[in-house]
Amino acid sequence: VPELPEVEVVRRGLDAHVSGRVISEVEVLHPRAVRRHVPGPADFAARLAGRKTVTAHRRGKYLWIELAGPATTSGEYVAADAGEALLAHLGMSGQMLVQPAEAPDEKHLRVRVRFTDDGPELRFVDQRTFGGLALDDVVLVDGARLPVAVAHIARDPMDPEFDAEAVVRALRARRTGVKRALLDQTLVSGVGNIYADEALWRTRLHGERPTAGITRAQGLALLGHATDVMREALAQGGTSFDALYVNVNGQSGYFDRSLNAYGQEGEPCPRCGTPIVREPFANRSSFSCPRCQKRP
DNA sequence: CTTATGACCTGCAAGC
DNA sequence: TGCTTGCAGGTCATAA
Repeated sequence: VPELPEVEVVRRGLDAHVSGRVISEVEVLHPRAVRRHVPGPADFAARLAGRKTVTAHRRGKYLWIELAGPATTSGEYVAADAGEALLAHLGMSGQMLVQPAEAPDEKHLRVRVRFTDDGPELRFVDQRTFGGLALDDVVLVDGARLPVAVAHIARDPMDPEFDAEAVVRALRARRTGVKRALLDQTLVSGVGNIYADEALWRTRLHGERPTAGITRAQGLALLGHATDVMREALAQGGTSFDALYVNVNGQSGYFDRSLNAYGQEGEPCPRCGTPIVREPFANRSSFSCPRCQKRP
């Protein structure tokens, strides 16, 4: 469920259906799904059992559920100072599903989390296994509480402390194409291939335009459009072309109907009517209007 | 330090 | 019908 809006849809679902519950048992069905948890699958499962979930958070495309401190002998859950979190990244095909225990296992079910109540279980399903879960320490980074593995990820445009001016300054200091910069999660997070192409189309910029030649105004416009398009997508439940990208209830979003450039090869540009072209980009594809977005 | 490239996976659709 | 190729919304380690 990859880019920011889709991950945010999942975060909201987790907050609604998982927060405040106590984990009873964790089952790792595919070790690769917890490869980022260095001590291994057995440690991952053992240390999560008995922990209480607090709140679901997100930065860029990473999401995590903060955990209360371990229960004391009297059964109290104490908020830990530093704390730990159940960290998730969906990669290219990961799903977090809230399912009744009796629902049949999904073909690509990788991790199952059961709870002490009678409620539904949490399932991590991931066809391509680029995503994964980990139990990670939470630390303070630049005023934000983040899992260690997220410390290097820049603030995303939905973050109240996102500093667009600073991002544009950093962008202009780069020596690469503007699309590459937009996809660099250490510069600005949450933007992926779809919303990069959509933001570039709205700004009338070709992705290969050198960052050094981008004016401050163009940079701010680009970030503004990236923010707008992701907000609009979120309001429609995210973008999905197929059943691979769904919310915790397995439902797809509708933003694919609103795409102007991404995946629209051969379709007329909604602005000028020129057919949208597809070009190879970093083992993937870029979509743009050859008339509105002149190649440098 | 920055930047570019391939590796990591499975499954689907299109072309022969 | 089968086979091959290309493609998919991401990130990371490594090399230059």
